[in-house]
Amino acid sequence: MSHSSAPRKTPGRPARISREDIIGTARRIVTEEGADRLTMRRLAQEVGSTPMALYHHVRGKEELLLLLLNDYAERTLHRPALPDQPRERVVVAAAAIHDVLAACPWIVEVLTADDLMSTTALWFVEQIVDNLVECGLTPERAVHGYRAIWYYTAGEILVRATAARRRATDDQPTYRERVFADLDPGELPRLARLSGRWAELTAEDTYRDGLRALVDGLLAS
Amino acid sequence: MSHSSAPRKTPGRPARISREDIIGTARRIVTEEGADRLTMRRLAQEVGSTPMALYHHVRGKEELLLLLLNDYAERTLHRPALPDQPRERVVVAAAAIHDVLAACPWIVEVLTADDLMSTTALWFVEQIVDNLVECGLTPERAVHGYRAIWYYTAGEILVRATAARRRATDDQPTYRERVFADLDPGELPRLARLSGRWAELTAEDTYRDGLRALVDGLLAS
DNA sequence: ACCTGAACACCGTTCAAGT
DNA sequence: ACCTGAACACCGTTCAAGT
Repeated sequence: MSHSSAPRKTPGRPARISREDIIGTARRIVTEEGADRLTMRRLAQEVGSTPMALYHHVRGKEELLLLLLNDYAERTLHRPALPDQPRERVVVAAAAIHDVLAACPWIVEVLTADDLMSTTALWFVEQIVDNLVECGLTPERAVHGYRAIWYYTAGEILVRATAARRRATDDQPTYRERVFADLDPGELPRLARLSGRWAELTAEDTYRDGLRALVDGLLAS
Repeated sequence: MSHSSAPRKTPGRPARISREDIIGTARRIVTEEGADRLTMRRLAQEVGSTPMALYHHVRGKEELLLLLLNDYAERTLHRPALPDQPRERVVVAAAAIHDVLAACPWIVEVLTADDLMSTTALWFVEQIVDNLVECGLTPERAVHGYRAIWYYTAGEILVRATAARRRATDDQPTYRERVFADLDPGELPRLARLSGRWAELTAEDTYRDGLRALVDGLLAS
């Protein structure tokens, strides 16, 4: 199959563009202008070829985005020094994945693609699962615990990223702001009282607090 | 402005289509065929009009999707009887939102739009925040707690929904399956040992377990 | 084996004009 | 006030043919 990344032994025509070219320029477009600007046509133009030439090196746009994510993970996801305490190891491993993914806004489109991203990230998954077991969970509960951590992490990134995008795009106040502006204090007293500080409170980065709470809860039960 | 939903006093030409018509047919398309089949052109055709007529009743596609979500929430999100224990109230309120959103797969496209969905859902948010305070958290920590619960909930729905979509679309084994098939037991022993049961374990619905763990952890700290 | 041209079957949205 | 026609500026992907 022509999709293999192994170098050909030139039995046919020499290739003008490579998979690496494609991923490289795709990475440039995506980091400079965002994921929505990455189109097969645009990419072909930038790489100095035609849209159809791309389909000879990549199965389609979806595979391209997955390759891009793997490439990004390999490039930026480095193994941190882990603390001694197993519980802290879980927190540090999860936070490492989180921070790397949160730093690249274009990830959103691909993030939910699969429940884990690349071979590079598996080491982190191993640490999380293994140390949850170390803390006393059964392997089954450890996997479920990892899933919960991943849901929390992915959700944080996705919700924050699209909220940020909305803020950048829109000029007008958000839907939330309009709704919070006229809350009925009789019906929803707690929210009415907090409405003035809601934006400020939700802008705070409390990922690690929530993560710690979740890990604590997983280990307590 | 022409976008108001208040009935006009017929000062001009009588309207052939209404906002309700539009939302109604949009709902039908989306529930019958999925969110990706909902296009302005298709919707116009189905409603017996032209694409441009829609823009007289709705600001654009994004607003349409938001209206659709509000409509869905009002229709299906009913207030449950809450238990006595404040901690259990938080769990029940969060799970109620979760179950309603998880039941409609087209939600994914809109879900991350804002951090809360509609006026209807605010009652649930109120319950969560209020009962977290009842359990001893400061209002600030209660809001952060609500956010953590929302991240976990949104993440669960998004990740599961796209995983399900992938399973439906793709014929081939997923990327995860291919990676898990040849894990190095030397490097990643825990995952290698679990690889055979991974699919089965992650298919289990453990939303409520994770939610309980998170709430416990939030209240313990 | 690798690449191209032309085409298919679409998108969301704007503008100027009609009734 | 409400609606239409035509157009703008795009998409991802397939097919048949070229070198």
